[in-house]
Amino acid sequence: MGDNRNNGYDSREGQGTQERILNAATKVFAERGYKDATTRMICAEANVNVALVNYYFRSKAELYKAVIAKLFENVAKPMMSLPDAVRDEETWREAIRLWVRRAIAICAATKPPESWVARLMGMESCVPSDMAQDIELKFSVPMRQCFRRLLSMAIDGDDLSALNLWHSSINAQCVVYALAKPGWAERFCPPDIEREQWLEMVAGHICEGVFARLSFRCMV
Amino acid sequence: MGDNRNNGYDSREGQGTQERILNAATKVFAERGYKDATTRMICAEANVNVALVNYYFRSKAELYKAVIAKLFENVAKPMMSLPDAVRDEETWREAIRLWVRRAIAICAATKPPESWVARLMGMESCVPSDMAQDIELKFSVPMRQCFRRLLSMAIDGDDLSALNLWHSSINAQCVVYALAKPGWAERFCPPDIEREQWLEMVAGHICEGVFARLSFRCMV
DNA sequence: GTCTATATGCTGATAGAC
DNA sequence: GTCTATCAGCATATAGAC
Repeated sequence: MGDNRNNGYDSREGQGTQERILNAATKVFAERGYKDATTRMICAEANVNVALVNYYFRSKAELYKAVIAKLFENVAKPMMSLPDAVRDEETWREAIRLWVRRAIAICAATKPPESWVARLMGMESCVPSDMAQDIELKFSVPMRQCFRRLLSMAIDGDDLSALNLWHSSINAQCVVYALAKPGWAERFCPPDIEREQWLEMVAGHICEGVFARLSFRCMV
Repeated sequence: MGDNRNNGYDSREGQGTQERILNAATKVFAERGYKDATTRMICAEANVNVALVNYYFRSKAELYKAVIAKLFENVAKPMMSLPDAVRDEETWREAIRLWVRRAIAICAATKPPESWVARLMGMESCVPSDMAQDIELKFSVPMRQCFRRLLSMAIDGDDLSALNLWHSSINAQCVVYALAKPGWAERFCPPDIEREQWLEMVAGHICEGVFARLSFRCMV
């Protein structure tokens, strides 16, 4: 441990065959999308015979589901507890800041495995595979509910319109980095500013827009 | 004329064979994406023999380019003249409002041909085809430059960071409707509000955020 | 111009030897 | 568990009859 692995997503060395296929599949699916990725590419990446995908996983579709399940497990969870830390205006603002920063960090990630999460999420949103509903239920819905809870602390829960307008607005400004492949960040980051710093400025700009018009009401 | 055609995009009746193929291709490419659309689907939609695609257009790729060229020509142009009408704070705000409203109307369109434009633009952004650069140059770049001009009237052109932050923020909130296929609008539109009205509220929310922090400086 | 028939290549999946 | 060989299906594209 401690070497330059992809957080346990190495697809070449060590590990059992099944795990090597899973890791290779994660990489290839994220790079090419479910439909465009082929079992042959995955097996080449894993250095494994083509017949073994169907031996270890029932089919290409099952392999894809396994990839999603493993990948999303460890990436999104740290965000889920953010609303619990809120007590007052100051801690609410901090939670919003952390959420936006983390969402952008994932969606605009350039290194695995976060970049794979972003890419898979983006492609499932734009060009859904047959497994889109699975993913929606396991990953997207819980994340949205969690963020809505955070917003509800500043917006009357009965005002569904205001809640949804803010939810949509903030969400859009974050996930657009995962949706637009050639790099939304690269398109707008000024040449004299480094990428990480730019993303920090974007998060700041989003939060300023929120804090200018919303403030903590009560915990929910 | 005057009947329920798709603004001249009928792929079944009248017209020459070449035009019928082009119109059918527009529909099928927009619904399935470049890669997933097949010449067989297009020919079935156009009621035409499979060999005729390669007779009239050199290849599937050339057909796609022809589709893009025709489609984007009439949809985006009305927006390009908006900055010319600006004279003062009031007209600048009106231009911003019109731009945002029109951008959302196109990106969140449910009826052809606007919905096809949105879908093709969204897919080219998220899962670019080999022709993405063509489209970028012919359509995206001019649109972005035009909107930047509008923003420059309220932000010092030397403050590239502020310009880009606002550009990215507003753009993201509009194009997300074209990028997220299952319907960003459907996800956030409250059940007691009709879709068109909701999109109007979204545009209003975006503009409020802008006008709260930006105002007209000078024409450029 | 329009058709049928076909060439060529890639896909996911599997049967059966080892 | 791992391999080779192969199947059936669909893709784009084209040759050649009419």
